[in-house]
Amino acid sequence: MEYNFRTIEQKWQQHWKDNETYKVSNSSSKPKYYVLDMFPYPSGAGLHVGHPLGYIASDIYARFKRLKGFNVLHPMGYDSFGLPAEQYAIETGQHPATTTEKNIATFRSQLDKIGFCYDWSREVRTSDPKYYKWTQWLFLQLYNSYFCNTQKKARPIADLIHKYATKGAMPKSGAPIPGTHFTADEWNGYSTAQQEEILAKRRLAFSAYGEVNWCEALGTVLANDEVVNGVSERGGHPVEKKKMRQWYLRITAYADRLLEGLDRVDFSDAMKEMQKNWIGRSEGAEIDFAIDGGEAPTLKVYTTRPDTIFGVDFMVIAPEHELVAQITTAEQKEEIEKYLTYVKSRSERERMAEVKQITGCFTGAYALNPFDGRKIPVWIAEYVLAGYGTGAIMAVPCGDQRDFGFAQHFHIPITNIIGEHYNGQEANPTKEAILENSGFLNGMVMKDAMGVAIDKLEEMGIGKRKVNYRMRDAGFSRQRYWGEPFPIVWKDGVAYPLDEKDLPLELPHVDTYGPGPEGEGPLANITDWVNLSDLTPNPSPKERGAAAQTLPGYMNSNTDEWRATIANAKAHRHKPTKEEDAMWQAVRNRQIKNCKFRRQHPIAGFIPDFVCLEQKLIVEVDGGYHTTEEQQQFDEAREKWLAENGFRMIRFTNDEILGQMPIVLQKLGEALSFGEGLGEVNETLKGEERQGEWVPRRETSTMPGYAGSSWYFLRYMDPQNEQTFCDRTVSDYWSQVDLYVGGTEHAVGHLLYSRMWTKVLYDLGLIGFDEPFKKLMNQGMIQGSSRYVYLLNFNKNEDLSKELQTPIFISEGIYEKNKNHKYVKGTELHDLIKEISIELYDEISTWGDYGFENSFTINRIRVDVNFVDGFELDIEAFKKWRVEYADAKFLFEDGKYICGSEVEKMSKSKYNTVNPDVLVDKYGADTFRMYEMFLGPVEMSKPWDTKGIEGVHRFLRKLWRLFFDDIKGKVWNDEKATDAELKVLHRTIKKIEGDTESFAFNTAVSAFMMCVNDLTDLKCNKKEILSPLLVLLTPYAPHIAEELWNALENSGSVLNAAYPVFDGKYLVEAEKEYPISINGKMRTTINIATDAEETEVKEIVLANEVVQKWLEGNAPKKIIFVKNKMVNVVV
RNA sequence: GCGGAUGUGGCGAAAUUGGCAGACGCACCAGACUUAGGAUCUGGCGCCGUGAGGCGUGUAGGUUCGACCCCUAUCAUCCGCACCA
Repeated sequence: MEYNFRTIEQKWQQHWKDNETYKVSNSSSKPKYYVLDMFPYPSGAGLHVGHPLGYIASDIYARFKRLKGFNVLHPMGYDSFGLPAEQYAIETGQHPATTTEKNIATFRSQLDKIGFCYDWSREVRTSDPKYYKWTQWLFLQLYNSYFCNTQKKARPIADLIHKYATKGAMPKSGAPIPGTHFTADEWNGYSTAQQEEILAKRRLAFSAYGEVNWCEALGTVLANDEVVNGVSERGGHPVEKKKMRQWYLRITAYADRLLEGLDRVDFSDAMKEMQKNWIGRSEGAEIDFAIDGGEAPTLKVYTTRPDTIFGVDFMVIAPEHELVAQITTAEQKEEIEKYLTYVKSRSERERMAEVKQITGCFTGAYALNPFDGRKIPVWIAEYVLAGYGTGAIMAVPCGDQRDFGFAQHFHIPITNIIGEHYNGQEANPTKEAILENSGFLNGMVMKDAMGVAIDKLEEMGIGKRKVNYRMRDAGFSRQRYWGEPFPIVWKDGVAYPLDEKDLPLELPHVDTYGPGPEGEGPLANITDWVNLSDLTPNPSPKERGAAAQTLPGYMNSNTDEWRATIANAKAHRHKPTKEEDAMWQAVRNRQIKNCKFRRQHPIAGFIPDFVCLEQKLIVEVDGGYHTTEEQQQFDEAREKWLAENGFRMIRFTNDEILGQMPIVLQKLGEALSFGEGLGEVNETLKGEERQGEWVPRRETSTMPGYAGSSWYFLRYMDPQNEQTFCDRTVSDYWSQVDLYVGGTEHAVGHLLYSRMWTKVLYDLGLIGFDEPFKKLMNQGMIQGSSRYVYLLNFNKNEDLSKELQTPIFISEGIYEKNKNHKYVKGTELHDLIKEISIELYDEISTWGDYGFENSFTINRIRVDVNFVDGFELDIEAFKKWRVEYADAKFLFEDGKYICGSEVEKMSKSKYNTVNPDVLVDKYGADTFRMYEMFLGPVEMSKPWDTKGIEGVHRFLRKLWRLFFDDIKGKVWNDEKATDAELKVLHRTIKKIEGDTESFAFNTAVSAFMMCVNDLTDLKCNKKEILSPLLVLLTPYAPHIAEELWNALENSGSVLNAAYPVFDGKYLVEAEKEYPISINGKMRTTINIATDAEETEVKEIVLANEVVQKWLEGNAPKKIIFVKNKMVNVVV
């Protein structure tokens, strides 16, 4: 009877399915254990051998815990919303829902083959309305909550509103700041829009107008962690900064708690470190420096080193800093403007690529050192970021390398405050130096001086302690289709949440996936869905355009003329400037009835930046395009024509747009027939006064990929609940995820977001724990091991006759020996060619070794690893794969074609992926599972190598033969086990249990092999030994274990068997083979009774002839005896 | 530059508290069985050396009776962050 893994595995997989063996109950007398895998994004490429590594590890652990008597929750699902499906839809026209469904089916069948113990009745899909109903609901919880700075936790926004309405928001001391502080009466007098504007500053999910990472190619904004080196993480498209209205999660409010929580979870140091770096907490001080000359306000800087204040030689502020214009002196104005132009011209990517370049410009202004009155020049420079701290720094060149470089570059004198610690060659950021040249801080050690300096600054009222974070609030909206729609309706410029009973807000079906107008997502194209039907619909474009219908050169002109005009105008459209974008952002969302702004809409061949046809109002933003005389004449002609035809024009400068948007909106509003401003601050509107003028509109962006994954571990607990996202009693039972397994790539994205959501839910009392994952295990990446063939190219190829142009591939060894040669003649290669073509050899022999560069080159071509056995190429398979090489000739070494190799990321495009299905078909799931574990420690990255899988397969067959012989059939028996056999068993129990518990699955597999080898040697086929061994094996190789368990006539499933209990008595030995070292070097071993005492052992050791030989008749200097370990004789 | 991790045979790796370095497996070599072998079994397998023996865990030191393991310095590779004041 042979080990027929195909039949066995199929049989048991079906059996487990039919019997719902892996179904888990939410109530049990057993202790609970929650093992979770990071759920996959179902990509079209399917699984490769790298994906299941973590799943196998967690599956083993889940099964192990089950055998050890736990009620184990081990679910699986799909993170099925996301960009790739949508990109694919754009390319192929297939609906994301369709491709996602298909991909999930592929994943599922691949997963099923490996024999995982998931409870599939709990499957979740983030793109399922039944699931995202609760994602939307949770978003509303975030929207309806704020972070209370006193209690350091989330609370309902209603509490805050109540406080504002009854007590207002007044400062504890000092004068109230307009815009920040208000009384209850003032609050109650505010319009909804005004109140909302204030509340948006506190909500945990809020919308704001700010700088975002805009990716033109993807047509969406991205979160900071989705941007890598200035390009998008997915696809590698350029990313630029853009001002847009976006939704955000206030994750910064949780910065400290996210840091603190790391102390209470079992994550790797690397993982914790990554999160800490991302949060980037730093402690320091904000210091106000007066500007020399008086009028200007103070310059606020942030520093972590207030102790170095006497070493400040200059100030640097960000080019975007609001004070730049104000403090720049007349004589420096030109220089500064030149520099600002330069800065603006540089893309994010250029800045990143040229970090080392030192640039900057002096403003002409001086700040004053508050302690010694020293005049400090104020510079602007790119290296100071507007978004961090106060956007201004005090530069201490003797202590900071960047400041040092800057000072050197611009020849700014450097003050030394740290004596000999500063060598004049480079900065020294020490905190240990004793301060000099530092006024009242002289003689103090720097780290002690920090506190003293801050105290003094606080006392003087010009500084205070301040903690800063590098982390920003997380962008939460995407201009995409395939994501959760926001349960939000915009009305009168105010975001209104949907009622809970209206959830889920389902994603409407679309047929095209192109972006909506002007940076909006595809949803904006579905007007039926976007504009709410029970309210006045927006006029159609035709109606809106009616006002312009009678214009000469417009729609009433004859068709051909109109078309030509339009074509000409369209051809001259320009890429909008940053300012125009900002303007557009400001007007486009104002769905003002009978007043819609169009952008670069042609009118009689002119292209105004913006036009409202209904009101015949043109808005021009000065982009600086009209510089030539010709253009100016054109402008004049245009204005004349427009004026004659009843158009009015209003112009804004770029500076107005960027710096004074409220004023712009005010002016714009006045220019419209309403005669009022469009709003007060930014784009917040006087909603109530405008009531009826605005069309309610759904939010058209969708939530990002991490929305659904931030809470999925909770839904698994209670997946079918239609009343709530997860019943509190259920989440109290399952509580935290005990073991979370996944890759490191989610270190700062998903893991931070889900930790934050968990904390919010905890604060709101919806769950009972505030860290989602108790222990995190990161599986290593399985890299691909790519294979190459070497194609020989003769530069004189065209001179060769056709039949001599056959492609020639040379084996790796030949390549290595010849790759550095330029000329074939005289090389080993030359001689080898004789073997495959005497004609070619003769031809080459006629070539001189002069007259042309390089008579040959060698191309490396990737070859599919599946055609390579180790390093040896399967020539026939290769020829079939690349038909253009069907006639190719091969130069062998030792009769084989050996490929070159390189370790790199596993990916389809590199032809180095290995599909688990192939291996499962060939060796079976059990072999595959054990081999993946046997490769090495799970958390380590390693290249995949299929070769070794044979060894594991042989092991399973050898195990099988302990039960059944190919010829004799059944060989297992009911005989009584011997001590030696019991010793093997219990040694194995101990090892397997310990290794499994500590995730050392690779050594556990070794232990199984040793055990089977030993039992084979002992000719042990006894059920007494084999039965417990099968239980040990179940987590690793569940199919064969179940089959043999049943073959042994055991009752029930091995999955429900009791885990064997280790008994140390079987391992007790009377004698031990002691290693005997001479001077620490092992020379021999001696069998000595384990209970022998030191004196006795010493006697035995000294009597040993090997020891005698090494002693050469001398007495030993010393004898070290460690009981049950070793003996060391020092000579 | 900062932070984290890893360096051990031809290869993947093991060594649980400082105590026999290389378990287990791959590859390879020799042999047995066989019509055959990409099946199975037996033996060998760190390097140098015929041998005794010497050397050996990235490199250089140190602590120790004894170091892959602890300490110091240094090099290399991988991962993460990167003008964060």
